[in-house]
Amino acid sequence: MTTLRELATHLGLSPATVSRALNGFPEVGKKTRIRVVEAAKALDYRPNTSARRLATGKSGMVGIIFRAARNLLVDPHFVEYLAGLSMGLAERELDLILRHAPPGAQLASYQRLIASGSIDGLIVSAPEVDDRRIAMLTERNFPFVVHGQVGEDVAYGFYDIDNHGAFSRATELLIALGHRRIALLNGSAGLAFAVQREAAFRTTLAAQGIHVPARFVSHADMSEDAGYNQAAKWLSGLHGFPPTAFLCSSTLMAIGVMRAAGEAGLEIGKDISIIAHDDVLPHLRSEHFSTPLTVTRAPIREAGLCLAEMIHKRIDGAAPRSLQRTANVDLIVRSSTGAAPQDGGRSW
Amino acid sequence: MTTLRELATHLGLSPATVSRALNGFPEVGKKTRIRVVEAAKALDYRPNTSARRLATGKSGMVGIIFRAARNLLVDPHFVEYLAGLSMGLAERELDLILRHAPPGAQLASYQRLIASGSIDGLIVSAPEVDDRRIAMLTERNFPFVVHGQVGEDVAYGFYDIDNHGAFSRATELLIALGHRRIALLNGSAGLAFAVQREAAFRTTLAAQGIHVPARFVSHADMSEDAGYNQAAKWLSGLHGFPPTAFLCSSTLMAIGVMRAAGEAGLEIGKDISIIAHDDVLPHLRSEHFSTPLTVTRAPIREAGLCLAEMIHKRIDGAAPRSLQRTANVDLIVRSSTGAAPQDGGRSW
DNA sequence: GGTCAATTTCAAACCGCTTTAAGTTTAAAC
DNA sequence: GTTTAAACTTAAAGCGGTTTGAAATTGACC
Repeated sequence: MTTLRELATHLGLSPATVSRALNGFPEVGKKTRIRVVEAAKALDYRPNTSARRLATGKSGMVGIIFRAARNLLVDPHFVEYLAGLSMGLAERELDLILRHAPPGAQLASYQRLIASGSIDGLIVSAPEVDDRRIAMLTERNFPFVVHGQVGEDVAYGFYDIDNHGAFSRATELLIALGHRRIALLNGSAGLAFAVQREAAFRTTLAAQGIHVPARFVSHADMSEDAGYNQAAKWLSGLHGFPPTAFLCSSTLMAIGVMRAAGEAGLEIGKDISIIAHDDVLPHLRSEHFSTPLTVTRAPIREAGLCLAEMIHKRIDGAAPRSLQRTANVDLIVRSSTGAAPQDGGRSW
Repeated sequence: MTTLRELATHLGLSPATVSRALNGFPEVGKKTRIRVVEAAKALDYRPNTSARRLATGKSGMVGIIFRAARNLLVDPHFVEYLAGLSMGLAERELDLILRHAPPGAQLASYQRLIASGSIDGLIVSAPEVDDRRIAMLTERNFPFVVHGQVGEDVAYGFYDIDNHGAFSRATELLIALGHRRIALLNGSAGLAFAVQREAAFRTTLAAQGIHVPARFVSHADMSEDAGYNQAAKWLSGLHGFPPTAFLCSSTLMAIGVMRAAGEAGLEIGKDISIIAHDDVLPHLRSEHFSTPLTVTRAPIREAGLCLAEMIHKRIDGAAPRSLQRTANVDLIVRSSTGAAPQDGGRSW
């Protein structure tokens, strides 16, 4: 562990000069700089981050809070998102510090993390409609960016996909195929993206004069189980005519719907249609499902990469409003969607 | 941002006393301690981690390197593992710092992370048979624990599941069901766990006098795609009689095998049998597959929780050899396994 | 009351780096 | 040969904690 002081003594220079030389300050002569840089390399000198941090007030670290209950499932999308994030940060010589906090202790965790002075910025994920974390961070004027857009005109940086466009187009496709009883399997109520998706869904149907019964919109965590349970309930027909088309907030839910449909003896793409939003989980490709799935598609890894860039700029003082991006979503039609059954599916 | 000095002034004490009081040193009077602790709470004082770190040499952070190539898939098990790890660390007031490094730059990344002085310990994942990271860390005497056992008698802490027991029992089950042409879809060659599993597989078959053709052991990343491709190749029969049973290193691979079997018109649990190792991905439950899957089961989240405890003890000076654990694996029989077809499956 | 030890508190040094303000050289200009 | 600006270099003061060694206080005991 070579220290700056040792290096300076070794070179016959003062620590100040060495520090300047290594950090690219202009006041250092060219020959001196070269000499210093080479000696540093030769002695394998690495500045101690804690010391630098203490002196500069910058930590070179970005925080993210891992929200999960001890016995609850972790969103598998998170790892892809994290992959993007950590790659993007690594490119910028930033480190990610990942701290776990149970759902109940979120706000306190954010505050502790900030107060400990170990991070320069925060990534906020899965915002809710009136997100207290965002309110708190805004008030403290602590640098942060959000994965998800919460309102129309917000004062902070964010990355989001075009949820409205995606779900409008998906709904339009189903309508065009003749479907009239369309159900939405949405994410948990209160999450910003779920609200956006539901609004797009309702608006599009309303524009065509199609009524949406309340029971055709469900909220749940985005798991295979939740998809199965909800679809099985609908398909049982116990609560009225089942939907002929299912719009799922995630491919995982779609897998559950497919399982329920299979058990009900229904053919996907013929008896019923399914569209899901595909965040692109590379190990679970919607084009390879037993019936290839029609999806709205936007790789979640991109979100991580983009947010990494944004938080970097934000820490460097960029105006939050210059760091806002809404990404396009592709609609990819495969065989899980087809014309609505002739009899409206009432014969099952 | 209250500092220690401010707090001390506020209390009319010296920083030294306040520091001692908060850190539980015995030289501080009881009333003084209470007074200090309460004032700290009132002023919402949090010691600056960088400063503490610089003074103590301890950072309160544990590092993990996220190995992923830009365009490669990320192992979905990683998020579950990470969940366990970050929960376990949070309980012990440790933070996790997650740094990305491409496969080619692993060793250098580990070295940089250590040299920067920002972590007290490291978690090493997915060890290979002769792992250079382990060699390097051992040589530097830097605290670390490994997810996976590399040899019989090693000098560092590790957590692993009983790969040998799991794959022996799974193989035995298939033999007992009458299968003789059994294939192993293993993880990538060179990974310690893959070596263990293959050894168990071969030993068990050899003990029964069953020969394993080389083509019945494949190595690949553990994805649905890889499972599908390999199974499709075998089932095509172009390279000899196909296996009647498949032993998969992961449920993801099993999904691929099931897809290939479906396309070949084979009934799972009757025409062919499948067993997979299930690390328990909560969003993808093997009991809910179209044919419920027979599995060897060990939640990977446990690994994270246990390793968190181990690295904590290791940093506190525990002897590495006292931190070694091999966890039991359950064999859960469901309907994807059945008696080998009467004709040995030669009729397809 | 004086002594001695135990208890409690403090001043100051230190961790390793950055940065300000000031000092010293060097080169150019007069 | 000064004068002056430009180019380098440095000493020293932080950053916010911890810790050592010494001093001040307290109380028990003779």
